[in-house]
Amino acid sequence: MNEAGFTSQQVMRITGLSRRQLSYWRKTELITPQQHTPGGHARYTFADLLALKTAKKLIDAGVSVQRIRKSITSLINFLPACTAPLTELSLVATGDMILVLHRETAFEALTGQEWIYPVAELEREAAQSRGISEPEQADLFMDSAANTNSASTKAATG
Amino acid sequence: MNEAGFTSQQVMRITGLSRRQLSYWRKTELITPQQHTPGGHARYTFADLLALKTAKKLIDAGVSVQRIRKSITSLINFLPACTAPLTELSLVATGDMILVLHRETAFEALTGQEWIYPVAELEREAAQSRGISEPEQADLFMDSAANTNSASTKAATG
DNA sequence: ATTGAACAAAATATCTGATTTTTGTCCAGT
DNA sequence: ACTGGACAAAAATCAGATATTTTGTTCAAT
Repeated sequence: MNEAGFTSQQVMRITGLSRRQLSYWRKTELITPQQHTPGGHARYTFADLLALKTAKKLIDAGVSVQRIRKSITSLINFLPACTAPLTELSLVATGDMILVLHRETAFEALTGQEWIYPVAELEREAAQSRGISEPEQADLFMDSAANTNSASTKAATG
Repeated sequence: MNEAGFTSQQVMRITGLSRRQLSYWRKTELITPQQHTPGGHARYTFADLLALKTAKKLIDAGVSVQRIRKSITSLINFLPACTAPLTELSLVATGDMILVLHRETAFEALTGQEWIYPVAELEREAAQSRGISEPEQADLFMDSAANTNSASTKAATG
């Protein structure tokens, strides 16, 4: 039976990764099998499979192996409670980037920079402002802008 | 009154953009005022304000003006029904990229490449596979992998 | 008062060649 | 049958030089 885990051969078939890739990733410690046979042969666990399959999907999305490595490192930094980002996190990826969906927010795996939702806000603002006179509409946008207040705006426009 | 729209001065205060930026964007046709006074002075509409404010937010998120330009161009390509991406779409941005949330999917503004949600699927697969024997677990991952079937897998492992 | 033009500084992007990483293939050892 | 090692091809990254874009500032014109 498979109590000792999956062999490289099985992992190859299951994930679509090559023997060379598994070998290299083992050597460079990207994803290493958690168990081994007495003879020293690799035995991958189910958790290993999840990580490998995730890595494969990221690669298929155009993410380089180097980027995956760096992302894992920085994610373990950003989220100390997370020791296995590839199996624990919700990731979204395209060639240039890996995005992490974490609670209600999103952030970039490498830099940790948060992503913003500008238009979502704008749509709310716009909806609120329908049918309001323009000086008052303008007030709705005054959040991040300069140090002018409603009065001065009205004075300037009236 | 403001029936002719917002003046550049007002737009500056409201959006936090500089006169130079508005001027340059007008000249290079990034965002142009939809109206003008008889004397040739710019009068921005409320829709212009929305676009300008969105552009400002993207810039604050670290997106370069060039990237905004290219994104607008390609989005109009990808979504022919969309003529004003900055006011019509839900965008998510960080320095390197603009992501478009469109219906249930997400794609990158510049390339149109779709983003994948690998771990989300994996979590479902993993949840389904709890308590199932390993050869059968392995079958759950056979979607994108090679041309082996359940029988051969079982034969190889049993 | 507000605009446009001109010049220069700052910020971005592009290109190219060198370096590193990753993978395939073949061969030998267990 | 499976593994590791060696070599070369392919892919990705990096560093530096160049070009391009964007912005601030100043000044003249309406």
